[in-house]
Amino acid sequence: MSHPDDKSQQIMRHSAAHVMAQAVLSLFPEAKLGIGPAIEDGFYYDFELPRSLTPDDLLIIEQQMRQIIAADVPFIREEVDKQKARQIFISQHYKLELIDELPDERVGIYRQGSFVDLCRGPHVGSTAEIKNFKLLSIAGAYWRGDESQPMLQRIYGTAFQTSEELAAYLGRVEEAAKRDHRRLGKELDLFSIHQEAGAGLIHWHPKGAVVRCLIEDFWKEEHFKRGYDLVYTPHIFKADLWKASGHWEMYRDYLYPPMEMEGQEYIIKPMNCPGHILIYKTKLRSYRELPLRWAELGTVYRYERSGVLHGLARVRGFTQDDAHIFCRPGQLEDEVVGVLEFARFMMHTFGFDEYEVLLSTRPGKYAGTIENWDKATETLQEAMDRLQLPYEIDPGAGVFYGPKIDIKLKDALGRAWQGPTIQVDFNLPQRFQVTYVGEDGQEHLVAMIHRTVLGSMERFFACLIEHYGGAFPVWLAPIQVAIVPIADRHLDYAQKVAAELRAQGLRIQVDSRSERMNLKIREAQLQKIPYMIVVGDREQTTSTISLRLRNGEDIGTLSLGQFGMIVRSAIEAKRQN
RNA sequence: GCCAGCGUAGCUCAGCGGUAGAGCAGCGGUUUCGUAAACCGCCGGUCAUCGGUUCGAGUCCGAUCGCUGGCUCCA
Repeated sequence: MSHPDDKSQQIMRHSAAHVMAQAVLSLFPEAKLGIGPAIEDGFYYDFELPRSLTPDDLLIIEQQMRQIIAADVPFIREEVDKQKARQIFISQHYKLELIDELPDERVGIYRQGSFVDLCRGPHVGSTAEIKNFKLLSIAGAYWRGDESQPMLQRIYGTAFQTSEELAAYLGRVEEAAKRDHRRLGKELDLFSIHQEAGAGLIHWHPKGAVVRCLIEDFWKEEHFKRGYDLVYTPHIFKADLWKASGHWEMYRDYLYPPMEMEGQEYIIKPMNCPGHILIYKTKLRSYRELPLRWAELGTVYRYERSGVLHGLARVRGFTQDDAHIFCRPGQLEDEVVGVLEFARFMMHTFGFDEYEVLLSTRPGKYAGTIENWDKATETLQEAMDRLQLPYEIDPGAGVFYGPKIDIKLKDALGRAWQGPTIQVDFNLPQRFQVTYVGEDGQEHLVAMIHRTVLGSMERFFACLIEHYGGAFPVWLAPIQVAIVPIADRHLDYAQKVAAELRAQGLRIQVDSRSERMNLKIREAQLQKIPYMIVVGDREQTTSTISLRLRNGEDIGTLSLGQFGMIVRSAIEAKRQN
């Protein structure tokens, strides 16, 4: 979202970063400065410091910043030649590195008081223009984002034009934390992760499992509609197969180590594709039977580095909603269009109306020929153009075996996670000689697509939980109806109502505890159950129910028939209420 | 993997060198109640694990496991 204020806000945040650097330098004169840009929600600055910062340091730095701001120091721009710049930043080796790489002989510097920084600008006129800021967190960050470089200390902060905006932002962050899938996973009893079992390994509780099952059933149905077949492949393959596929060499860091059985090494699968290829190769394939679209909810295991694990969103064992399409090169574009439409349909069905589409192009290390890469990249672009799908290009971010299109979903805190992905593969057809017999009677290599339309069940569930804040639409809600008898004498009637609704295929919970109705409603509400049915003397004598929605709305008295219609229409339309 | 912070009852958290605490949940009672928390009582912890310092360690130090925020990575 572009705002007329965005530009000035960015400038102000960048200036705040400079003020922060000045404050840090006054507290640590020996500090070495990295870079300090404005970012989407604020700003940061990287420092090399004699000791680690603590949260208390942030308060002291903030205080120092307030003094600089109160002093109303003007920002002054100067242009100097590189020689002069090198003198100014003689004790700042990171800055010297930056100066060396600047293209022009003259470089911009900005001063405020005694502080000077290498900077293109622009900046606000004076430090006094920075009013509503807050330092947020400390983090480690490699110099230039390179693992082989020293790690600097990064301070994140944010700044806004008005105190209201700052308060609103901090409030939003707090609200977002309430939608965090890790928190809701516990509160709604959806899943758990256990130290005893291992990091990044998910245990789906009954309520989470129901949601997953519903997603999977829907997923299968939609695949059959679109001409896919289902396949199942094993969880472990011989190590030799992974050597043949190239994974052993390229992805060894992600593979769980081999286990030995009867003198053979086996590896738990990190991907499903080799299995599908083996099925393909069980007979000679004619061009007439292509495309073949084979889907599998395939559970894979990848040894992710410990620091990257994150709830359900980044795990070590997960189920991909995988499929491989084997087609003739000329069919590639239509197939890609088909997958894109499918993915778009899935996103829309699950309520994701905002997502990013990224086209990743050829990386430094790649398989296949440049011509093939260019052609496939073009095909992907044409497919997106045909659907008028706006996308951005992520240069060099393709996987080694081919270009890809990624669709990214955002979590509650605005972090983007890769969901659906469509990848063209030049490597495996070659390595495994995956061919078909063409019209000309000759063997040709197939064009192969790897794709998911959700991503993985785990990550998709994470995004789904956060997207709905745990209040799943009726068709997905683990419990659709909570029945609340007012007193124990209404239990029989409550059970009768429950039985009738269960017979209609609804997921019902009768709260039969000898508790007050208010408590039962509160808990059903906190569990985000879409419908609460209250039954007491009135309902019992008139054979009706009283309906309350999870948004607090009291619908009043209804017959069971009327209620059934409301629920069915919500389920069919996949609505919230 | 790297930097930093953190691991105390099922959950949320207090205690930070001197005999382990609260609320909620759970269990046992009492209450039978009209749209977001009735009341009383009880149970519950080798303070993540292992090792060290100390007369004495949730409390200090080290290692390991795990979590959190970043960085890097993400077929």
